[in-house]
Amino acid sequence: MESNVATTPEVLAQRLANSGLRATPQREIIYGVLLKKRDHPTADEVYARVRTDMPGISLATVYNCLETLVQCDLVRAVNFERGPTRYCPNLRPHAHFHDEQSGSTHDIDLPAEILDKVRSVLPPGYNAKSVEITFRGKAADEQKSSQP
Amino acid sequence: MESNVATTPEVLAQRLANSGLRATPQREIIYGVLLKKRDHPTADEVYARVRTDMPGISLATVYNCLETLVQCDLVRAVNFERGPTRYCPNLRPHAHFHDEQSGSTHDIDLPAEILDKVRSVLPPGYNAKSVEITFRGKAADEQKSSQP
DNA sequence: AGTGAGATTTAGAACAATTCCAATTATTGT
DNA sequence: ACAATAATTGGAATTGTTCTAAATCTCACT
Repeated sequence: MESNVATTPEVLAQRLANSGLRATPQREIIYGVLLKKRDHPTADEVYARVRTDMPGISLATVYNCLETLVQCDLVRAVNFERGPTRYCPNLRPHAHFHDEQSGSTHDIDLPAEILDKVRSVLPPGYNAKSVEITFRGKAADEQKSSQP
Repeated sequence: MESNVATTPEVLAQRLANSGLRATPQREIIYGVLLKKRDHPTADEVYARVRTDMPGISLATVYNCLETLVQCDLVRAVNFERGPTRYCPNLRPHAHFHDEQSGSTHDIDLPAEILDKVRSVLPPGYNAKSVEITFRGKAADEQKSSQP
């Protein structure tokens, strides 16, 4: 019953096919990159990572493929104010905590119970397809990276 | 005790002064525009509205003033995915409902109780300065505008 | 294996929103 | 009145993304 996550190229291919799309090396590598390091990279960052494996890929393709993965519901696009869009392969309902110090983003799982509570603030007639919750602040005890 | 909303130029001036800033005609008019029609206009839209009163104003100034008002906590900047930033003079805690059909945005008041519940999903160590909640979907019974 | 329709990728141009810059123009305190 | 500081301005520059048209690939069918 855990058909929500495509952890293998085969499952990815299946998911794409469901939407009438093809599995291509570019799409596979990009999806792989997102799964490998789940730090909510931007398109540019994905581009940089993908290029180590596939030096000839173009930035336009990275944008195209990311968009495709979002369309197939394999990836979520996340925006923080005016910054570049970030991409996230975590499909479970979750909020984002944006650490202003480090700029990093953490997934916070959202129990269905809380989601229901939040939806309950909507007056009748408001039909929400999606809810997005973003925290902004400081996460204590960040594993300090070695950059001075 | 309702010192949170500057409904008059004087109160605006006071709020600006608190941050060591001056009240200027541009700032007053822009803030007035936001109060007058609370439909979450973009900078461009604010620019257009302000120009009817002050034709010589520059777009750069509109951006500057909006940023200033945000800094003084008189206005909230709101972002929906990649769209232009929108501005909102409603300072009470509220979520936004973004109607995908009409593109319009509605404020949804957030009871403190709900906000607390939402904050409660944060693991210890996560210190959120702000929480943003955005709904996306279809609001029934939208007063249909006359565009065909 | 060959062919054609359609999907995909690509490089680069174009675009939208915003910020930056350096030069004026106001405003304030002395 | 005058210097110091703040604010505004037009235009150039930047950023992130989308568009475009051409090249390439893939698949189904012969």
